[in-house]
Amino acid sequence: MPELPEVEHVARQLRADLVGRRIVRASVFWPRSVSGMTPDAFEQALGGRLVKEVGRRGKYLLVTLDNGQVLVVHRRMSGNLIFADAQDGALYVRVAFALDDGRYLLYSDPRKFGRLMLVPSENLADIFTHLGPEPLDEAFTPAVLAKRLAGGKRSIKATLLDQSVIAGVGNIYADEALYAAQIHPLRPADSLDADEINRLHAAIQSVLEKGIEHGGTTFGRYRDAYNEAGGNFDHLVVYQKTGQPCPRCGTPIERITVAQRGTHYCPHCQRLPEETSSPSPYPARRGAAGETFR
DNA sequence: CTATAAACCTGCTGGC
DNA sequence: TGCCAGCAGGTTTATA
Repeated sequence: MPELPEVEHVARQLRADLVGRRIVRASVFWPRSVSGMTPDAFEQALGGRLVKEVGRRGKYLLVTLDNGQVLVVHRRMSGNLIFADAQDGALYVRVAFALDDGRYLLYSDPRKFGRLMLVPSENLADIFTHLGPEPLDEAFTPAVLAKRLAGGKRSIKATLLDQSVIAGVGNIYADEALYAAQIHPLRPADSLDADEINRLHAAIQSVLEKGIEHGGTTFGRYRDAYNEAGGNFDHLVVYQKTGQPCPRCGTPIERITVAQRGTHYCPHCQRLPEETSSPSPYPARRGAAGETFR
């Protein structure tokens, strides 16, 4: 479920509302939601801890505690962290944290794929060795992206989903970024020219920033810390929009499978070299999508 | 390296 | 209405 924007949105909410709170008690209801230690040890280690700060790395949420330990949360496909007034204040609660103000922070996860772990802050770097750069950092420049894509034989879509190439991009924002940059998802990563890499770099940052701005993308079960859906779905152009007209040219959005993932794109605006000359029955409709032109 | 499939899990949707 | 196939925001591991 959550990609970088969804994790970042919740991280900001927790930074404002969880920092300074004390975890009175932790309760694990699904043992496999905790990794790296027994549920008992996890509950013992968290009980009584004060929350010092909240951060994010890629799709990982980081809650730093007053004993130098960091609660690391990866929500995978269906996990949510939700404030509630009761321990059973949400469905599918796998772990509950009772807070010192009477509320609960609930880890809800219907599919049980997500994982919580407790890591000493000095060991944090060790568990993130597989992660590539943060796409919204200033250090992430077009040159960095170019270097990361160089020599890559895989499709650009599969490459963007690889967390060791860029941290935090998932299926929604990969499709949206490739659409915005007008690059076909099956293009080999090392076949992009400098202009395409520049466009892709700008597109990645822009779709992620827009996602954060709108509180993340909800088309299924993603909810933020206050159990609210994100508003970004209405701002998506291709993801889960199969059959709907491309706002740029009117061609219906198509869905294919790339790297075992549903992949959405405009066959007219995002073409493979072999089909650059194939005509589209849909005439360009400049200005049709709210673009300004005179 | 790359590519593919399977595994981990449950729920929802669409077609018949 | 009911059942079944297919699909879902992710990652890891095994196999070719």
